[in-house]
Amino acid sequence: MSLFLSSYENRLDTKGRISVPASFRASLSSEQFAGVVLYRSFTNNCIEGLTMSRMETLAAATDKMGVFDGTLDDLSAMLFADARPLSFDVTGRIMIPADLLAHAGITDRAIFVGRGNSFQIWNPDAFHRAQDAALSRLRTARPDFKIG
Amino acid sequence: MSLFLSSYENRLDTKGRISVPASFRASLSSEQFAGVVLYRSFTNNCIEGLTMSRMETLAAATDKMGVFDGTLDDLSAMLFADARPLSFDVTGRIMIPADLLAHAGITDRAIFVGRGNSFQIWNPDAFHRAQDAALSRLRTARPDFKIG
DNA sequence: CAGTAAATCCCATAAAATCCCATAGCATTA
DNA sequence: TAATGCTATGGGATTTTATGGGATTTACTG
Repeated sequence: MSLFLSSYENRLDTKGRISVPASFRASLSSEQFAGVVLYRSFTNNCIEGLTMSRMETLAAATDKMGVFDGTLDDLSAMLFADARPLSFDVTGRIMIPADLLAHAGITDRAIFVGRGNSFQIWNPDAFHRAQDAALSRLRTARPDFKIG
Repeated sequence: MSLFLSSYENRLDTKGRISVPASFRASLSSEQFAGVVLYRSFTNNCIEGLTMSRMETLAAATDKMGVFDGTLDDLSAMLFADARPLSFDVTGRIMIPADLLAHAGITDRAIFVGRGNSFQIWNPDAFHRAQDAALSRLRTARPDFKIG
């Protein structure tokens, strides 16, 4: 699977549909399931997005863990119960369920944010605030951090 | 992958396209993805350039870390969200997105600067100023630079 | 079952990105 | 010197993309 990179701000139309960025769809082109899996982020006011095959990888990973691990149990319970498979229409749009939109505070615009092997969907303003905060945390924690 | 070396100043045409130096393209010829990944430098007013395979290495590294690792979260948030995969056209040009150009103060000309395993894209004048400044810092500091 | 709301299919369109071809300059070679 | 090939650049033509909206189908509700 190719990576989810960059950020794309798109609009929700009057019917609540929104285009998944073409480059994200390209990252999904080899998938069996023509669509994405969304769930509410545990850590942010945003929506997490995965491919179906990655969802299956996660299921396999939780199987490997202990049956009596309480935290993990909570985690996978949340994840699988909350996950929504959404298939694309002909033009590559999805309809994001209302409770996910509410969780992320999205009304008329949303930004799709690449995260490598996954992606997120944010209210654009909230995302930019979170990015700014992340940058200052990084500068404080590791003033000389380098990539690669 | 062979190294990115030397500097090349090229023009942006009216459509915003610019040729990636042929020698840089040669350094990328063994890559799966025929193009580059650009993002805004965290430390300078310039654009950083990487290969896609380097991005994939980073994505694999983030997978190995815990889901709730804060610092890593910030770092990958910054990088994956900002990274733009740009593929070459037939003649080896790319279109640099407007926000990256703005970050680097590039309008009609840009200089591609080799950095070994990566490269940078600068406004030519800004680059030459930064080079001069770097040179005088080196003359003052005389850092102890060892090979191997 | 009927009536209503919601979802999906289908087509249209403007802007943007990409493809394709052409050319000028330079360097190398016969 | 003429021929060749590659590089950077220019611009017209085509395709893709995001978005809008009417029409049809599906799902829910009382």
